[in-house]
Amino acid sequence: MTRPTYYITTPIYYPSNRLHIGHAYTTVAADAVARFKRLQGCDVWFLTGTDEHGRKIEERAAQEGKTPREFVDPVVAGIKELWQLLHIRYDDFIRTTEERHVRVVQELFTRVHQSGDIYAGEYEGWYCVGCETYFTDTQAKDMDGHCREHDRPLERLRERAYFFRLSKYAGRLLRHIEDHPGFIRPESRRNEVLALIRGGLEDLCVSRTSFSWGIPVPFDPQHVIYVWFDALSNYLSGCGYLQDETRYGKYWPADLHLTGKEIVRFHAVIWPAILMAAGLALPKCVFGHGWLVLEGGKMSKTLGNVVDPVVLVGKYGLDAVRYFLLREVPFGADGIYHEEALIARSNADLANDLGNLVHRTLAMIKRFQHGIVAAPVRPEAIDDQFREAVLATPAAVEQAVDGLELSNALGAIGRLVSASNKYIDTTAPWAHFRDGNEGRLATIFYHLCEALRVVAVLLTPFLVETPGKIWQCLGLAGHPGEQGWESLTVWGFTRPGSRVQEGPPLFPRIETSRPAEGGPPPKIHVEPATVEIDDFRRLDLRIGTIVEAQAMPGAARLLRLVVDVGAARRQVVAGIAGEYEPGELAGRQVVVVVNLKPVKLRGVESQGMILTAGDGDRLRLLVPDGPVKEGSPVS
RNA sequence: GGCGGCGUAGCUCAGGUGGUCAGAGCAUACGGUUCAUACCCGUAGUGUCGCUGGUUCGAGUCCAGCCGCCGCUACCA
Repeated sequence: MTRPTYYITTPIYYPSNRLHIGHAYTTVAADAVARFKRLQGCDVWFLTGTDEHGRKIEERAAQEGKTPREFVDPVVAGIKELWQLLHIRYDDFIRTTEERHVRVVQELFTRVHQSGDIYAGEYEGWYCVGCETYFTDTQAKDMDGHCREHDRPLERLRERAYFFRLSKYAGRLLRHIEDHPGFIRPESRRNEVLALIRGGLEDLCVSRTSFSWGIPVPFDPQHVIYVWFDALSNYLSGCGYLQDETRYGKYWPADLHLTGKEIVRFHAVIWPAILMAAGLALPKCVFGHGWLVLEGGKMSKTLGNVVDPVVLVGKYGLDAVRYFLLREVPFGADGIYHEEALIARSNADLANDLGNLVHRTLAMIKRFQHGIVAAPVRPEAIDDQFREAVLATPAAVEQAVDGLELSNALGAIGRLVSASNKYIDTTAPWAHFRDGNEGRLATIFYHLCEALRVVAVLLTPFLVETPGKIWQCLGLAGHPGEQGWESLTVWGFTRPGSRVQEGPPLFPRIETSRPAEGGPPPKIHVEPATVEIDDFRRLDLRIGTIVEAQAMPGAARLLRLVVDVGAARRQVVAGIAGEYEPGELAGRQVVVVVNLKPVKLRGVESQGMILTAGDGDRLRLLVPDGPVKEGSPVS
């Protein structure tokens, strides 16, 4: 009999920065699902990895005077360490720079090219050599065919590039999504994708010549294969495609691509279209989960309010963090992260309910029964009821996990924990101890041990340390993760006569020393993103004097300013119309970023940026404290 | 500005297709218990279900408008 297989993936992460709690969220969730499927006896392949090519890596490496490879290796090592810290049990870790992956990408690209769905096209537009960018016809017209920044005429350039016939697959894609309601989940994401496709798909440019850190197009090595083919196909190379046909045959198509909601469209539109073009089977499900949002704003690398999972684990312990991630937010929806909530969850669910349940049970067995679990005798109605609650729990958890409602899965386990606490209260073992009713005591504690046994096994996909501890406390042999699903469906695994072992509390309460009521919430511990002084020096900030200010027709928030910055006059479009009248601005000095790449705003070129400070309500110009000569540098 | 979503107890949120849908957990108060990590068990709540109209015998649940948030996007460079 062959076991069912289950192939689950996370996105591959871009190693240009350290990973934050958001990445951990996706990966911990995938790990939990993978562990659950293993518990159910599935033959699981859990893949994660890193997406290492592209311009950004190339630039970051250059900044540090390294080759891309030299830059990326230590970052990837750090990512692997993080997964180790979080006990992520992946089966394979794919790096897009690996030979096995390069081969797959080139083969896939060639194959789709040969079938005619990749064609050499031309990207044509007005090009400025200085900017290294193309401008559209209308942009070029607005600029009078001349780049102000570099003071040179735009050139009509054509560049060869390869395009993927994405448009051709719109119909098939639509049909597939309609015929397979579970293909994109949750449903809100599915609807978004449907709307996107119905809005029309354009062919996709799948090669670049503007950077070289990537996989060369095999039949045209001047070109580098762009991220779509490069990154998404890791799901194939990571399960043996073109290298281990047995493994590939076993696991592909993937059962679940777990992704953040922001990249669902790539996984649900581009990726399936590529697979169709290559004649390969489509994954069964793409699930886009929501985000963990920081209280008061989005987690953002540039804001530096990134929560470092390493710090959290050090402070609260791995299981508390994993529990919080999986329990706090309904998977699929966005959730707000704050450390207070983590503490509250840990104290209420883990310390008070679960930890205390284990502790009080063991203490009583030790005190009332010399630490020995005795054989039950004549269960009463209350015991039967409790037994049924215990045996019903695995199915509830299974149903939740199958629907990827991980929070509900933990909720179901939590309900069993509560039921156990209540069972203790209603059966009142201490009373039977006083009465010397040993049969009753034996029955009650046997039932409790069975409940804890089931809880321990059911927790193994979610928590990594606690289940083993409970197991040990119960005096059971082996590890709960090895018990198999069948062990959950039968009553009576606990052997009468086994000796329990009392240990320290599973989850000590986290004491918060915050003022009684209405105090400020504890500070979120964030690791500020630091920059080098050189990063700052890359900005050319100058003092300028506004010589002209005009409202812009049709643009409520924008003003067109002409600013004297010493060497020249700059036209700057600034979003301050709601705060300042054009008339009050002439003659005022401001701080201007003069080496900012020019950009068209509402058809008008902006050649810099005026610095302002805003608290959300008001926006004020940053001005020098006294007159300064135009063009003076700001440092 | 456009598109999408949301606004339900102090907090976080559940509430297919309109009629026990006014709920859960946490927090709070009170009671119980004493095996236990000041824990557990029970009870009690409070809510104009954002506002205003409308459809209906009847609307958190449908429609319109408004207000306020959020996301994406656009004119935040």
